[in-house]
Amino acid sequence: MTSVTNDFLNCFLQFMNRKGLNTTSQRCAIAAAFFDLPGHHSLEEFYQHIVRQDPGIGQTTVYRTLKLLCEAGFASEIHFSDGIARYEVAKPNSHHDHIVCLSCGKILEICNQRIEALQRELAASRDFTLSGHVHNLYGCCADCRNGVGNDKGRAAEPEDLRK
Amino acid sequence: MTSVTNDFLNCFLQFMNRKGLNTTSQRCAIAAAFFDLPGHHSLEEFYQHIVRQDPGIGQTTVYRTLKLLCEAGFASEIHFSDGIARYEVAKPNSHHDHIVCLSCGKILEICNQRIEALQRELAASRDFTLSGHVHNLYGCCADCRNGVGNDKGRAAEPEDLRK
DNA sequence: GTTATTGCAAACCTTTTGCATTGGC
DNA sequence: GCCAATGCAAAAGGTTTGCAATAAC
Repeated sequence: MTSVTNDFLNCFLQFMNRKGLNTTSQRCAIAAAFFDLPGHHSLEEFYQHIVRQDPGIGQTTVYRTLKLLCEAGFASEIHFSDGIARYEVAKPNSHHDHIVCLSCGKILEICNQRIEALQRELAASRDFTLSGHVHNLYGCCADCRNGVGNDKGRAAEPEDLRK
Repeated sequence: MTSVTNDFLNCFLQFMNRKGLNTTSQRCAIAAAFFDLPGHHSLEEFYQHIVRQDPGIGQTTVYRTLKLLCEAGFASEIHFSDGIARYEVAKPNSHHDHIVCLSCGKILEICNQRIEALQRELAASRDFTLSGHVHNLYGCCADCRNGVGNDKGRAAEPEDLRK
């Protein structure tokens, strides 16, 4: 476990204390795996990963703990175009923008201050108070375009977890 | 039916002819309703709207015709944060960007050439061939902020969209 | 001991498909 | 008449919930 994971985990423990929630071994294992696993994964993917090192755990608990992590502000639920919810670590200054390769499922993070500024402008011009945004670009990465891609078909299988 | 609807409908009839598909009364009724109904609606919403004026129609046919309209390039499937697919008329120069009010569900279209340009730049810098994008801003409209809103309670809970 | 949590199983909801019937051509 | 299209019903697949057993405190 990295020290960053450990820091996040401590914050989550504090959150549970503040809320009067029990700190169970399952919640700790799930949160640790969540913080330790980079990328954007579905409930099923997290469950498959966690159950490998902790076979007694239930999918429902993973589901509920991910929701809890969202509620605590440590996780964000994101939706790409396939309708499956994915979860990622909500870094304080992250902008949750992505480029998704529709051929191999690769997901890259993008961040552009000028776009952020234009978003704020647009929201202001419509008199909206902005609370969030989703910004995903879809296309084909260089590897897939050149036939180097691993044509797995989108939506990662369990093996993809460490991409 | 507006003349624009009629134009779209004719194009769709041509598409069906080209593809050798039968032009059935159901397909025409569904396509007409689709072109005539402004906004972004789910399968269920279209079905409810269409079945009102044509009670014999089946949800499956609405589903399949919407897919057909997508295939023909007349419709686009869009995903907001609640995981339900919505369909909208794919106008040739539309950019499919939206501002969504999380309180009343109001959806406004937005379009910004500078953001489009920045998207192309970003994709190029990652060596991606861009085929599409999703860009939605979430927040609270002026009406809802001032308590005038009609609190329909559409879509996502706050934690879905945390930024 | 009391109350929260777990995890199985089942419900739920949207999307998709199988198949016998209907209808366009 | 032939084959595509329809629509019922049910499957599929992800998400959510009820509840008895279990574990935290």
